[in-house]
Amino acid sequence: MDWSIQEIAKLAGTTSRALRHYDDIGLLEPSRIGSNGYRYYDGAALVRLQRILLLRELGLGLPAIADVLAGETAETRALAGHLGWLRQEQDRLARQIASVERTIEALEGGEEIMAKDMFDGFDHTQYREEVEQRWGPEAYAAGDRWWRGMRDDERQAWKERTAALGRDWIAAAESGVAPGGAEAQELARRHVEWLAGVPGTPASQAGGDVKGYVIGLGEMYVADERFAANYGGEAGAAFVRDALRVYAEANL
Amino acid sequence: MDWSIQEIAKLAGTTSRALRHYDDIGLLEPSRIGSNGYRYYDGAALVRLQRILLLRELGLGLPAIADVLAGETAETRALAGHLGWLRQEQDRLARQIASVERTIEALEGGEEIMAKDMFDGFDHTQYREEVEQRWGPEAYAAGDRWWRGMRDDERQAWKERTAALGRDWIAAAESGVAPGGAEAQELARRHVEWLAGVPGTPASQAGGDVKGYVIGLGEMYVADERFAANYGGEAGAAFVRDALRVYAEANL
DNA sequence: CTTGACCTTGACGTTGCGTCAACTTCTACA
DNA sequence: TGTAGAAGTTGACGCAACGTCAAGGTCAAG
Repeated sequence: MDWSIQEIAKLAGTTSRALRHYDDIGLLEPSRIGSNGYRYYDGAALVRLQRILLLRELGLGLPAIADVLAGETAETRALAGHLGWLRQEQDRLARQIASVERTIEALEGGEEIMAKDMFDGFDHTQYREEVEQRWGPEAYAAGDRWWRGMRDDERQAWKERTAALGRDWIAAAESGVAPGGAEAQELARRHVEWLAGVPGTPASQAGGDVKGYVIGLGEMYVADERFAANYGGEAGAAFVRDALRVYAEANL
Repeated sequence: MDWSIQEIAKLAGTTSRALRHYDDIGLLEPSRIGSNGYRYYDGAALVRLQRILLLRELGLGLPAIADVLAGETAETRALAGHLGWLRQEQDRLARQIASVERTIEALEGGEEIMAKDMFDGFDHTQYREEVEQRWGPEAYAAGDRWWRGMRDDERQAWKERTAALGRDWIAAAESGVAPGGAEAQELARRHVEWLAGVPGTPASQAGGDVKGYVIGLGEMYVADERFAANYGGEAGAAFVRDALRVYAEANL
């Protein structure tokens, strides 16, 4: 007693296309193939198909399902491993949701998220590539968790400290002092100190190329107008860049 | 002042490949293309790129991002819509996690999940295609939520009721009474009544083709040995099928 | 002039099928 | 028995967002 492809598809709650796919990848072959080329399935195939569909509904990939059905992997271990992945995904989603909510809130509050807010708390996404490349993905992830994991008041304090630093830079730049002068160099020191508070930056870790990082950062401030805006525009950013370079060359 | 593709990629924290992709799909074109074919980007492009990356990090798809940047869609609305999707995903994941956990638990408890447990509480996945086709996806989703949303004691009660029905069927089949006889017909009535307790089945809704459903169900019991096992094997299942058919023809 | 770094345009791979397209086979009815 | 319509077959493209070669031009430095 066997069924046609459509029949077994309905019995099991899937489609004939999926069954052909399973045949193609060798996950489930028909029990019999007619001389006309038609696929026919028997009870054993139905049972196997239902196990496949059950595991798939739990979110397992087809290769993983193949392993389980081949007996190469115990069901519990496959599922346990899968569970870890699911939990990670859930975590990621939760953080993403929080992030979107914060963004919407900010937008509704009239904040210019694309310019100012991106700088609030230091835009770590900015350096993701660089950070991951130099210190591994964990470093970036750590920084990300750090910022997202802060309480509102902590974030507020951080923002104020950041803003104060920005104000002082602008004042210095406008006062006409030299980037290499004592006042600017003190600001540069504070800037690096401030950077040290950001996990994921070399300044916060031992053994990193802090010097190159700080110099590159200065260039960024000039190159990116959104960053530049925090230092009073391009001229101010150039001042910061120069001061940081002098400081880095001399002290890092 | 502009940057090469690698430079801007590093500045913004992405890859040159992604930038070429964005160019290909028209999301972000270089501000200038050299006579050698090289792509060059200026400050405006950098800002646009960073907005793209920000939105992408929030999980938006590239087409959606294109809409936002084209001003065709307000940011808040795009994000709000996206938020809904994220929450749905989170929900789905949560249910899947619970499901996987239950399955692992069952496996560790030594239960033969693939045979017996699938029948516990009626395997609604079995009829997903059919259910969705006839009553829409909501019906299936409702049934799914129903089972997953039950408390343990509720599930237990349901299992016992199900088991009792199975025992009675087996006893009747073995006693040698006729499928069309009063005893078997009373069991059939109970069976349909029991079915009515399962959301998503036609028996639980008004206006469905209950008759065809019940008859088809009987066939299923015979065809699928796992179902058959609940009725004492193939012979028992055949008895159930015959009794259900007679009952359905006469009363539904 | 050579070497190496960087650029270009294809084009395939990824995940699990949905969805035509073009054609053959089976089933049922006049 | 001719034929329509349902169902079967094998390709092959599409999707999301790039990663990853491959093969070959361009540029800056020694």
